[in-house]
Amino acid sequence: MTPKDEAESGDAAATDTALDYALLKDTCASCSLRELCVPGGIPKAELERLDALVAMRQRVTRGAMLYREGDRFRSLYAIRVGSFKSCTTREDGRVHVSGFQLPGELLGLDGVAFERHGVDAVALEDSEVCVLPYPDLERIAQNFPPLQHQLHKVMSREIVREQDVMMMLSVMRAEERVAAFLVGLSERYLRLGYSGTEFVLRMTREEIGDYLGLKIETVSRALTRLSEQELIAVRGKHLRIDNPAALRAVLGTAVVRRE
Amino acid sequence: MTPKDEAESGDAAATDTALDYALLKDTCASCSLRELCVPGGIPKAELERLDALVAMRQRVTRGAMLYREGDRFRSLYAIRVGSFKSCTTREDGRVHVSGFQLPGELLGLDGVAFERHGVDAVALEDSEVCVLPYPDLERIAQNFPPLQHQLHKVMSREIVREQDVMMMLSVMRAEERVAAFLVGLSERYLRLGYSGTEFVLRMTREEIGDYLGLKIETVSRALTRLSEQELIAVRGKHLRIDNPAALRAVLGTAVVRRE
DNA sequence: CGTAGCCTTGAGATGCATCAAGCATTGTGG
DNA sequence: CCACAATGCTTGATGCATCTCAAGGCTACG
Repeated sequence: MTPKDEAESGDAAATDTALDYALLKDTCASCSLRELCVPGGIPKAELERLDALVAMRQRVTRGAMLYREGDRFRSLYAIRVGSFKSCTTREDGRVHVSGFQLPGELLGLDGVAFERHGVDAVALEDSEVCVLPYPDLERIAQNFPPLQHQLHKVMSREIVREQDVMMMLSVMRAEERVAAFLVGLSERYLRLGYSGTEFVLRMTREEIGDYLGLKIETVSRALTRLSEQELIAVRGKHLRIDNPAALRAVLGTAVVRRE
Repeated sequence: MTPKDEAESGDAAATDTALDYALLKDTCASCSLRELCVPGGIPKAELERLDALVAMRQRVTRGAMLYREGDRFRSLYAIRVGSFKSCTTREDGRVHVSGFQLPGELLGLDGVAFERHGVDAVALEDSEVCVLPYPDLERIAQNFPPLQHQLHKVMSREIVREQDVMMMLSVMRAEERVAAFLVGLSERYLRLGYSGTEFVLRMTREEIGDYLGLKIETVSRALTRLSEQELIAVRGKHLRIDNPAALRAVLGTAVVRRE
């Protein structure tokens, strides 16, 4: 269920942070995530330009931060392996998770606006990202319209995704939110080539709650109720969707547009 | 309090829709909203390129839609005069307002992703927008790095704004949400050169509720409570902020990053 | 002046949060 | 390899914030 880990050799010199740099080079053209990532829709032959950009891989161990809220923005990050949450902590301690990111998805788009990251990016498991220095990306996009266009699409998709989340937070009740969350995850795993009906939740119930605007107990109860209705089966972090159609129907007729 | 309406002559032929096209030409360079809009940060002398793009103005009467969810995406729209809400209606009747837009702000960024608009754009009052045909915009940006960069910033800012809204929906209680909403509006009016402490709400209580994820009665009660605490004074749609610092303090120490 | 839409206020219902306890799973050190 | 601690998860009882339902008042506009 997890055809992860591609060949990896150098561990580079261990830094004293939890971040570990790998300078080895693979090409976007050869990447299995190509179609989902920034290069989506760009002819394979043209990808060398993009490859020139992706100078570096970076590993992030579970629980470590790729960047923090307020950090100077330098790069976007494409997830190769693993998963992340994007979150902010308010001074009163309340936490909000603005999204979970899976392989092929992009981190850091919010940083372009003010040249600072607006959220923390925390690895949910040992992960690896491609580093895309932003000034270089803009420069290359300048001379390469398809990349330009693709970049706009990726940003716009993030806007649409967030609109869907706002709608969810604004109009759905607890059980609907949890169902929407699971349906969304399912679609994304499917797109990645994994099973869409059986997968492992990389995040805790509490993180799900911080994403959905619910308390951990409420998330737990919603999962229990969905199980009782036999729409899903949960055992710890392992989740199986037994009745996809009915699960989707829980959302009312509403959306979960995509992403 | 409303230095609106610039010179306007031709009304063009009235269409049978509520939309009214004005082909008259003003320049971005001469527009008082310049700094807030797409051209922000672009030297005045260079604006001719952008002017070449803005081929058309369009009027939208109060209550009319500039575009609908599902419409084919062709253009972005910069608001010149008036205000809009962006919203979706679920089949079960529940409505979500994803944002309110004021002069100088951009409508339609969500359409880039899938070449369809994801929401309805409804004029809250008689309004006028600049039409920016998207393919042209991309083409010009291609050859004009500052515009390119500015466009990215505008999109990223929208992402950040939506993150702030999600946070609000997810962690704030009713009174905090309403306070955050008012603080946000205040800042935006201020930036437009209007008073930040006294303004007219262009939207109904219900629309505010659909934006904040609250019922109309709850919005009303929150406003009443904020009045009782003498942070604001409300009379119908007219609103005055009497104690900006205290109003901001209602949000906890949290954010309202900007818009 | 009258009507329609919008807003406010009250009373009662409900869904989620909170508080509290116990169980399960994971990881660690003996 | 086992025991135990720590963390995460579930479940129950209770309280509170917001929703729902209902009525009446205000404002704008024809």
